[in-house]
Amino acid sequence: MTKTTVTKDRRRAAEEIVNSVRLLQGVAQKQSREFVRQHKITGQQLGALRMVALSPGVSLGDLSERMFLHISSVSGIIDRLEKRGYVTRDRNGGDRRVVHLNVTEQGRRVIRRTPLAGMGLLIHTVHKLPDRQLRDILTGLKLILRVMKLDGGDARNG
Amino acid sequence: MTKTTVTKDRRRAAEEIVNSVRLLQGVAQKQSREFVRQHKITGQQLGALRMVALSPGVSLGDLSERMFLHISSVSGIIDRLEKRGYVTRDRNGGDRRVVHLNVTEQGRRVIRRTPLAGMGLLIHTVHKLPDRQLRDILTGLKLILRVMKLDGGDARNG
DNA sequence: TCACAATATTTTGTATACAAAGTATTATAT
DNA sequence: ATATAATACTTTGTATACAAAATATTGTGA
Repeated sequence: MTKTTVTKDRRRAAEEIVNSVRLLQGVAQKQSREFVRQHKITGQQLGALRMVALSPGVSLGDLSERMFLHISSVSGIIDRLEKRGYVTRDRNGGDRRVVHLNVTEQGRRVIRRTPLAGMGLLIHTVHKLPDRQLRDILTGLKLILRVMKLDGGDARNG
Repeated sequence: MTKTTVTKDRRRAAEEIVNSVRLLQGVAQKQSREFVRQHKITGQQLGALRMVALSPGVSLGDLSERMFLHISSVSGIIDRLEKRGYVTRDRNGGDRRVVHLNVTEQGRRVIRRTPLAGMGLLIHTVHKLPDRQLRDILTGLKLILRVMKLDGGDARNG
């Protein structure tokens, strides 16, 4: 095999990778929108609702850590859930700075009748894969992660 | 090896995958914010600016297709670039519905002095990987993609 | 106790993303 | 020629995400 051929293969592979990442983002977004249309609730809102259901009385700060999101983001998500009557905010614990979250009966109904979305769905899906595929995916992801971390700082040239 | 051990390995791998995806999102977002802090322009704005620079006079619709974004999203991004004096909108072509975009001298300066970000950076990075890693990443990505597409519709159970 | 630091949330401002509605312009059908 | 359809874009409304500033409450040191 000539050097030129190898170079071409590399280029093609690199382009496919970048394209796959784009596709991945696109697919995820499209499915998210479809989910919203069907179930009248967003994936993030449902994820928050489920987490509150699993930890009644959880604080906003704790919830934000579990969701890997900024507190102010979660505050907004809870706003919308509260407005729709799915969760309640209580400030009657010992520390009155803390907001305690709870799911209403209506919120519980939503959880019962709505399938998984986002990360929850990914976990569900991934669990069903055969070993060989699990390993391949994991290897690839870790490589991307390492590469992104290393190269995040700089990379001159336009 | 017992069946139990295999099951444990599978569970661990699945959890690692999901966690990696989360980390990937986190790393990408964190780097994006850091980039904005350092260069006073967002990755999307810079990406759009570069694309316009490569295709002077491009229409908004064409640009949105190349960026895999909705026209209204790109319209907003161009708004901000225009406000900062980096691009111009012209409606003086034959068809006056069409907006033609161009980069100003000031915009060109920004491109020159700002390193790659987002997808551009990813392409740059991926090109430098050894063959074996390219293949692993690609295999993993394609699997995830296929799985997500298939399982996107439904997946009952809370 | 009282000023001041620390903590937990909320609010405000910016950017992104999309859909749907609105506007302007061009093409088409009768 | 003129109503109507199609096209290109802008505007508006909703959701997400973060940072920074503001608010309220609790803890601490002197």
